[in-house]
Amino acid sequence: MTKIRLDTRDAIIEAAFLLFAEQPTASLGDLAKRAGVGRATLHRHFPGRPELMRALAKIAMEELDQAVKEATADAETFEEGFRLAMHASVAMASRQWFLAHQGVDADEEVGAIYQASLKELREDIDKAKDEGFFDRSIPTAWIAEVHENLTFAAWSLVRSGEATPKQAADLAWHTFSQGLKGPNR
Amino acid sequence: MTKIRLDTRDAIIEAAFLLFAEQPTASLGDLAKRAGVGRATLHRHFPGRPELMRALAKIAMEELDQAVKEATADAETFEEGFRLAMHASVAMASRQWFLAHQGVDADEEVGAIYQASLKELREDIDKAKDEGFFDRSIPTAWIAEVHENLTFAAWSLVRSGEATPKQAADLAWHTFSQGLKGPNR
DNA sequence: TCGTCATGAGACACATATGTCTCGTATGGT
DNA sequence: ACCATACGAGACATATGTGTCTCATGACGA
Repeated sequence: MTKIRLDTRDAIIEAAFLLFAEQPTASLGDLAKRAGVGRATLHRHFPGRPELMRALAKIAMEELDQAVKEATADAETFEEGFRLAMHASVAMASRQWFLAHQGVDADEEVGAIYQASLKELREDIDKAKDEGFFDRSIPTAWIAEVHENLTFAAWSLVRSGEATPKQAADLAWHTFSQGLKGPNR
Repeated sequence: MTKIRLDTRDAIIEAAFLLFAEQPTASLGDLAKRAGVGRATLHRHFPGRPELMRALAKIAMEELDQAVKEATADAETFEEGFRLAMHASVAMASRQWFLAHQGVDADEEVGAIYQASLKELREDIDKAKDEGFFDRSIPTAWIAEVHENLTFAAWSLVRSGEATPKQAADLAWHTFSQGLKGPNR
């Protein structure tokens, strides 16, 4: 017995991440069109705009978190961990973009969780500093910013068709690791 | 005889760049409040939302272009040129953000000009590659993306209060130059 | 001091986006 | 083949944002 078609829901979600990244002011009608779905159907899945945004924030957080955790599960060094996290982040860049730019607005709780994950990142950066992976004279906050924004840069490159996700992630990793290099490298 | 107060107009423009960067869906009422002006006054300066966005796009393009041109006027090497351009870009980051994320939408013509300026940037990057400043194996498109996104990273750091514009720009420059380093450095 | 004019506040009409509903259709499970 | 139900299309009411107008106020220059 088929309840709500998962295909439809997924199509809406995927279209939403891409559309709202391109046009944050897009209407629900625009979204329905982009998802190839009727406007009424959109409301069957998500009662209203706030609920949709909250759901997107939650989904984005879960998927991003899981992707990074899975990717870095068997990393033995901070270097390997950051490299794998970068690849996972690029693959989930649409989610991270949403969280960074609509997250707090959409759902305060998810926004707080995202902030907490950024804090974790900064703690890992500090530990990596201890191992000489990052230059101590470079502020941790800057390294975190670079990590996030190079992810977006890679995503942009992918969307423009000038690189595959893997190629873009490799470039991001190269720039990240070389651009913030510490004494032990 | 005082015509339209430039103070008011400038307050609106400045508030608009900051507000629309934080909340792209903000209403004109929100903008008026943020700028500390009445909603009617906003309409006296800019007839409607599309006109406001067009004006912002035009202003952003002019100010960014002039700032970069002035800063790099007496640069003798590509290295110095890129470094000065980075500082100028960070100072004008709110303008660059608007152009990158609302520019085409706001005004097709300005959008085209912005794209042209990015093309110029890529040409300069290619020339700098010839001098060994950038690694030849790194795609020019990636270097351009990094330039833009490190600017945003620096702006973010400034807004969070964790660095002054100068400090942030220095960090961005360091990461940019080290992260994309060519054989001659 | 006086007059001009930009402004803020608020009322108003209008446009667009949002949310609900109905109905006919198609799809998938039984 | 039958039935349940998710769906698209479209009509409709409502909410929110947008744009216009009026009027009182205050600042500035003459």
